[in-house]
Amino acid sequence: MVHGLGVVMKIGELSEKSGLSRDTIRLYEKNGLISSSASQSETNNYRHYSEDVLLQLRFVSSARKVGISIADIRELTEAFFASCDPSEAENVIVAKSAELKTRIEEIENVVRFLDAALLKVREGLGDD
Amino acid sequence: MVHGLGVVMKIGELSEKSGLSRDTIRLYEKNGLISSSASQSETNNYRHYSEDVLLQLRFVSSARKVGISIADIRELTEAFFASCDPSEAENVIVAKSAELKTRIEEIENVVRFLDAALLKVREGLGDD
DNA sequence: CCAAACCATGGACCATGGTCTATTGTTTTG
DNA sequence: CAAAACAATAGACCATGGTCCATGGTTTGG
Repeated sequence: MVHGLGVVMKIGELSEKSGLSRDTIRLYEKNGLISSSASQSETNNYRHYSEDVLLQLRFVSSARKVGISIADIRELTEAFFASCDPSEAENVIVAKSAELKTRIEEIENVVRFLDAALLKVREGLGDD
Repeated sequence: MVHGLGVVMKIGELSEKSGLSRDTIRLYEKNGLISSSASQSETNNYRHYSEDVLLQLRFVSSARKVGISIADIRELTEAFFASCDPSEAENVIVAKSAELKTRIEEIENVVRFLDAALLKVREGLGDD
Protein backbone atom coordinates (compact mmCIF):
# COMPACT_ATOMS: atom_id res chain seq x y z
CA MET A 1 0.00 0.00 0.00
CA VAL A 2 2.86 2.41 0.64
CA HIS A 3 2.59 4.01 -2.72
CA GLY A 4 4.21 6.69 -4.79
CA LEU A 5 5.46 8.44 -1.66
CA GLY A 6 8.89 8.62 -3.15
CA VAL A 7 11.73 6.52 -1.87
CA VAL A 8 11.59 3.52 -4.15
CA MET A 9 9.38 1.70 -6.61
CA LYS A 10 9.24 -1.61 -8.33
CA ILE A 11 9.56 -2.10 -12.02
CA GLY A 12 5.84 -1.97 -12.70
CA GLU A 13 5.48 1.50 -11.33
CA LEU A 14 8.60 2.67 -13.08
CA SER A 15 7.25 1.23 -16.29
CA GLU A 16 4.03 3.16 -15.94
CA LYS A 17 5.72 6.39 -15.05
CA SER A 18 8.34 6.18 -17.75
CA GLY A 19 6.16 4.80 -20.48
CA LEU A 20 8.68 2.07 -21.16
CA SER A 21 7.89 -1.61 -20.98
CA ARG A 22 9.24 -3.74 -18.15
CA ASP A 23 11.26 -5.64 -20.69
CA THR A 24 12.80 -2.51 -22.05
CA ILE A 25 13.67 -1.29 -18.59
CA ARG A 26 15.34 -4.58 -17.76
CA LEU A 27 17.18 -4.41 -21.06
CA TYR A 28 18.44 -0.95 -20.25
CA GLU A 29 19.49 -2.02 -16.81
CA LYS A 30 21.30 -5.05 -18.17
CA ASN A 31 23.17 -2.65 -20.42
CA GLY A 32 24.13 -0.40 -17.56
CA LEU A 33 21.92 2.55 -18.45
CA ILE A 34 20.26 2.54 -15.09
CA SER A 35 20.74 0.60 -11.91
CA SER A 36 18.50 -0.78 -9.27
CA SER A 37 19.16 -1.56 -5.66
CA ALA A 38 18.70 -5.25 -5.15
CA SER A 39 17.44 -5.37 -1.63
CA GLN A 40 19.53 -7.92 0.14
CA SER A 41 17.38 -7.71 3.24
CA GLU A 42 14.34 -9.06 1.46
CA THR A 43 13.33 -12.57 0.54
CA ASN A 44 12.77 -11.71 -3.10
CA ASN A 45 15.13 -10.33 -5.67
CA TYR A 46 12.84 -7.65 -7.02
CA ARG A 47 14.42 -4.56 -8.43
CA HIS A 48 13.94 -1.33 -6.53
CA TYR A 49 14.34 1.98 -8.25
CA SER A 50 14.75 5.42 -6.80
CA GLU A 51 13.03 8.48 -8.14
CA ASP A 52 16.29 9.51 -9.74
CA VAL A 53 16.09 6.52 -12.00
CA LEU A 54 12.92 7.91 -13.47
CA LEU A 55 14.79 11.03 -14.49
CA GLN A 56 17.64 9.04 -15.93
CA LEU A 57 15.15 6.94 -17.80
CA ARG A 58 13.56 10.00 -19.29
CA PHE A 59 16.93 11.03 -20.58
CA VAL A 60 17.63 7.58 -21.92
CA SER A 61 14.27 7.53 -23.56
CA SER A 62 14.70 10.80 -25.38
CA ALA A 63 18.24 9.90 -26.32
CA ARG A 64 17.02 6.65 -27.81
CA LYS A 65 14.23 8.41 -29.64
CA VAL A 66 16.84 10.58 -31.20
CA GLY A 67 18.84 7.62 -32.36
CA ILE A 68 21.68 7.51 -29.87
CA SER A 69 22.73 3.92 -29.42
CA ILE A 70 22.50 2.14 -26.12
CA ALA A 71 26.24 1.78 -26.05
CA ASP A 72 26.71 5.51 -26.47
CA ILE A 73 24.14 6.31 -23.84
CA ARG A 74 25.97 4.05 -21.46
CA GLU A 75 29.15 5.94 -22.14
CA LEU A 76 27.35 9.15 -21.38
CA THR A 77 25.69 8.01 -18.20
CA GLU A 78 28.96 6.56 -17.05
CA ALA A 79 30.45 9.94 -17.73
CA PHE A 80 27.79 11.64 -15.64
CA PHE A 81 28.61 9.50 -12.67
CA ALA A 82 32.29 9.26 -13.35
CA SER A 83 33.52 10.49 -10.03
CA CYS A 84 36.64 8.61 -11.07
CA ASP A 85 37.87 10.72 -13.94
CA PRO A 86 35.96 13.97 -14.50
CA SER A 87 38.12 15.24 -17.32
CA GLU A 88 37.58 12.03 -19.22
CA ALA A 89 33.88 12.44 -18.54
CA GLU A 90 34.03 15.93 -19.94
CA ASN A 91 35.59 14.62 -23.12
CA VAL A 92 32.88 12.07 -23.64
CA ILE A 93 30.12 14.59 -23.14
CA VAL A 94 31.70 17.24 -25.30
CA ALA A 95 32.27 14.73 -28.06
CA LYS A 96 28.72 13.50 -28.02
CA SER A 97 27.34 16.98 -27.88
CA ALA A 98 29.39 17.96 -30.91
CA GLU A 99 28.27 14.84 -32.72
CA LEU A 100 24.66 15.73 -32.09
CA LYS A 101 25.17 19.25 -33.32
CA THR A 102 26.62 17.84 -36.50
CA ARG A 103 23.65 15.57 -36.78
CA ILE A 104 21.33 18.53 -36.46
CA GLU A 105 23.05 20.13 -39.40
CA GLU A 106 22.73 16.97 -41.42
CA ILE A 107 19.05 16.82 -40.71
CA GLU A 108 18.72 20.46 -41.63
CA ASN A 109 20.28 19.63 -44.96
CA VAL A 110 17.76 16.91 -45.57
CA VAL A 111 14.97 19.25 -44.56
CA ARG A 112 16.23 21.85 -47.01
CA PHE A 113 16.29 19.22 -49.70
CA LEU A 114 12.73 18.22 -48.93
CA ASP A 115 11.53 21.78 -48.86
CA ALA A 116 13.13 22.38 -52.23
CA ALA A 117 11.48 19.26 -53.58
CA LEU A 118 8.24 20.57 -52.23
CA LEU A 119 8.53 23.71 -54.30
CA LYS A 120 9.02 21.68 -57.41
CA VAL A 121 6.04 19.52 -56.64
CA ARG A 122 3.96 22.64 -56.10
CA GLU A 123 5.12 24.13 -59.38
CA GLY A 124 3.80 21.07 -61.09
CA LEU A 125 0.59 21.52 -59.16
CA GLY A 126 0.23 25.08 -60.40
CA ASP A 127 -0.26 23.79 -63.93
CA ASP A 128 -3.77 22.64 -63.12
CA MET B 1 36.93 2.07 -72.28
CA VAL B 2 34.11 4.55 -72.76
CA HIS B 3 34.34 5.90 -69.31
CA GLY B 4 32.69 8.47 -67.09
CA LEU B 5 31.40 10.35 -70.11
CA GLY B 6 27.99 10.44 -68.56
CA VAL B 7 25.13 8.42 -69.93
CA VAL B 8 25.26 5.29 -67.82
CA MET B 9 27.48 3.32 -65.50
CA LYS B 10 27.62 -0.08 -63.98
CA ILE B 11 27.33 -0.77 -60.30
CA GLY B 12 31.05 -0.70 -59.66
CA GLU B 13 31.42 2.84 -60.85
CA LEU B 14 28.32 3.94 -58.99
CA SER B 15 29.69 2.31 -55.89
CA GLU B 16 32.93 4.22 -56.15
CA LYS B 17 31.24 7.52 -56.87
CA SER B 18 28.66 7.18 -54.13
CA GLY B 19 30.84 5.64 -51.50
CA LEU B 20 28.31 2.89 -50.93
CA SER B 21 29.07 -0.78 -51.33
CA ARG B 22 27.70 -2.74 -54.26
CA ASP B 23 25.69 -4.77 -51.81
CA THR B 24 24.16 -1.71 -50.26
CA ILE B 25 23.28 -0.30 -53.65
CA ARG B 26 21.59 -3.53 -54.64
CA LEU B 27 19.75 -3.51 -51.33
CA TYR B 28 18.52 0.00 -51.93
CA GLU B 29 17.45 -0.90 -55.42
CA LYS B 30 15.61 -3.97 -54.22
CA ASN B 31 13.78 -1.69 -51.83
CA GLY B 32 12.81 0.73 -54.55
CA LEU B 33 15.03 3.60 -53.51
CA ILE B 34 16.68 3.78 -56.89
CA SER B 35 16.16 2.00 -60.16
CA SER B 36 18.38 0.77 -62.91
CA SER B 37 17.68 0.20 -66.53
CA ALA B 38 18.09 -3.47 -67.25
CA SER B 39 19.27 -3.42 -70.82
CA GLN B 40 17.15 -5.89 -72.68
CA SER B 41 19.26 -5.54 -75.79
CA GLU B 42 22.30 -6.99 -74.12
CA THR B 43 23.29 -10.53 -73.39
CA ASN B 44 23.94 -9.87 -69.72
CA ASN B 45 21.66 -8.63 -67.02
CA TYR B 46 23.97 -6.02 -65.58
CA ARG B 47 22.43 -3.00 -63.98
CA HIS B 48 22.90 0.32 -65.70
CA TYR B 49 22.54 3.54 -63.80
CA SER B 50 22.15 7.06 -65.07
CA GLU B 51 23.90 10.04 -63.56
CA ASP B 52 20.66 11.01 -61.87
CA VAL B 53 20.85 7.89 -59.76
CA LEU B 54 24.05 9.18 -58.25
CA LEU B 55 22.21 12.25 -57.03
CA GLN B 56 19.36 10.19 -55.68
CA LEU B 57 21.84 7.98 -53.97
CA ARG B 58 23.46 10.94 -52.31
CA PHE B 59 20.11 11.91 -50.92
CA VAL B 60 19.40 8.40 -49.78
CA SER B 61 22.78 8.23 -48.17
CA SER B 62 22.37 11.38 -46.15
CA ALA B 63 18.83 10.46 -45.23
CA ARG B 64 20.03 7.11 -43.95
CA LYS B 65 22.85 8.73 -42.06
CA VAL B 66 20.26 10.84 -40.33
CA GLY B 67 18.25 7.80 -39.35
CA ILE B 68 15.40 7.87 -41.81
CA SER B 69 14.32 4.32 -42.47
CA ILE B 70 14.52 2.74 -45.88
CA ALA B 71 10.76 2.41 -45.93
CA ASP B 72 10.33 6.12 -45.29
CA ILE B 73 12.89 7.06 -47.89
CA ARG B 74 11.03 4.95 -50.38
CA GLU B 75 7.86 6.83 -49.59
CA LEU B 76 9.70 10.06 -50.16
CA THR B 77 11.34 9.10 -53.42
CA GLU B 78 8.04 7.75 -54.64
CA ALA B 79 6.59 11.11 -53.75
CA PHE B 80 9.25 12.91 -55.75
CA PHE B 81 8.41 10.95 -58.84
CA ALA B 82 4.73 10.74 -58.17
CA SER B 83 3.50 12.25 -61.38
CA CYS B 84 0.37 10.33 -60.51
CA ASP B 85 -0.85 12.27 -57.50
CA PRO B 86 1.11 15.44 -56.74
CA SER B 87 -1.03 16.56 -53.82
CA GLU B 88 -0.52 13.21 -52.15
CA ALA B 89 3.18 13.62 -52.82
CA GLU B 90 3.07 17.01 -51.20
CA ASN B 91 1.51 15.54 -48.09
CA VAL B 92 4.20 12.92 -47.73
CA ILE B 93 6.98 15.43 -48.10
CA VAL B 94 5.42 17.97 -45.78
CA ALA B 95 4.84 15.31 -43.17
CA LYS B 96 8.39 14.04 -43.29
CA SER B 97 9.79 17.52 -43.22
CA ALA B 98 7.75 18.33 -40.14
CA GLU B 99 8.85 15.10 -38.52
CA LEU B 100 12.46 15.99 -39.11
CA LYS B 101 11.99 19.44 -37.68
CA THR B 102 10.53 17.85 -34.57
CA ARG B 103 13.47 15.54 -34.43
CA ILE B 104 15.82 18.50 -34.58
CA GLU B 105 14.11 19.95 -31.55
CA GLU B 106 14.41 16.67 -29.72
CA ILE B 107 18.09 16.52 -30.45
CA GLU B 108 18.44 20.09 -29.31
CA ASN B 109 16.87 19.08 -26.02
CA VAL B 110 19.36 16.31 -25.58
CA VAL B 111 22.17 18.69 -26.44
CA ARG B 112 20.94 21.15 -23.84
CA PHE B 113 20.85 18.36 -21.32
CA LEU B 114 24.40 17.36 -22.15
CA ASP B 115 25.63 20.92 -21.99
CA ALA B 116 24.03 21.32 -18.60
CA ALA B 117 25.64 18.11 -17.44
CA LEU B 118 28.90 19.46 -18.69
CA LEU B 119 28.64 22.48 -16.44
CA LYS B 120 28.12 20.25 -13.45
CA VAL B 121 31.07 18.11 -14.35
CA ARG B 122 33.19 21.22 -14.67
CA GLU B 123 32.03 22.52 -11.31
CA GLY B 124 33.24 19.30 -9.80
CA LEU B 125 36.47 19.82 -11.64
CA GLY B 126 36.92 23.23 -10.10
CA ASP B 127 37.26 21.66 -6.68
CA ASP B 128 40.71 20.36 -7.52
C1' DC C 1 42.55 -17.65 -75.48
C1' DC C 2 42.49 -17.35 -70.82
C1' DA C 3 42.85 -15.35 -66.49
C1' DA C 4 41.39 -11.48 -63.86
C1' DA C 5 37.98 -8.49 -62.89
C1' DC C 6 33.32 -7.65 -62.87
C1' DC C 7 28.40 -8.69 -62.27
C1' DA C 8 24.07 -11.30 -60.58
C1' DT C 9 21.46 -13.98 -57.24
C1' DG C 10 20.21 -16.14 -53.12
C1' DG C 11 21.01 -17.23 -48.71
C1' DA C 12 23.68 -17.11 -44.62
C1' DC C 13 25.29 -14.22 -41.18
C1' DC C 14 25.75 -10.23 -37.95
C1' DA C 15 24.55 -6.43 -34.72
C1' DT C 16 21.08 -3.64 -32.65
C1' DG C 17 17.00 -2.95 -30.08
C1' DG C 18 13.18 -4.59 -28.64
C1' DT C 19 9.14 -7.94 -27.68
C1' DC C 20 7.14 -12.31 -26.22
C1' DT C 21 6.92 -16.74 -23.83
C1' DA C 22 7.57 -20.24 -20.42
C1' DT C 23 8.76 -21.26 -16.02
C1' DT C 24 9.13 -20.23 -11.40
C1' DG C 25 8.97 -17.50 -7.35
C1' DT C 26 6.63 -13.53 -4.40
C1' DT C 27 3.14 -10.48 -2.94
C1' DT C 28 -1.28 -8.84 -2.43
C1' DT C 29 -5.93 -9.03 -1.57
C1' DG C 30 -10.63 -10.70 -1.39
C1' DC D 1 -5.91 -19.63 2.18
C1' DA D 2 -6.06 -19.25 -2.64
C1' DA D 3 -6.26 -16.84 -6.81
C1' DA D 4 -4.67 -12.85 -9.13
C1' DA D 5 -1.20 -9.78 -9.94
C1' DC D 6 3.46 -8.95 -10.02
C1' DA D 7 8.39 -10.07 -10.47
C1' DA D 8 12.70 -12.65 -12.22
C1' DT D 9 15.30 -15.19 -15.74
C1' DA D 10 16.54 -17.25 -19.87
C1' DG D 11 15.87 -17.96 -24.38
C1' DA D 12 13.22 -17.60 -28.54
C1' DC D 13 11.66 -14.48 -31.76
C1' DC D 14 11.24 -10.31 -34.78
C1' DA D 15 12.46 -6.32 -37.77
C1' DT D 16 15.93 -3.43 -39.68
C1' DG D 17 20.02 -2.57 -42.23
C1' DG D 18 23.84 -4.22 -43.76
C1' DT D 19 27.81 -7.46 -44.98
C1' DC D 20 29.75 -11.75 -46.66
C1' DC D 21 29.89 -15.97 -49.28
C1' DA D 22 29.16 -19.44 -52.88
C1' DT D 23 28.01 -20.19 -57.35
C1' DG D 24 27.82 -19.08 -61.96
C1' DG D 25 27.68 -16.02 -65.92
C1' DT D 26 30.04 -11.86 -68.69
C1' DT D 27 33.63 -8.77 -70.05
C1' DT D 28 38.01 -7.22 -70.72
C1' DG D 29 42.86 -6.95 -71.51
C1' DG D 30 47.28 -8.88 -72.14
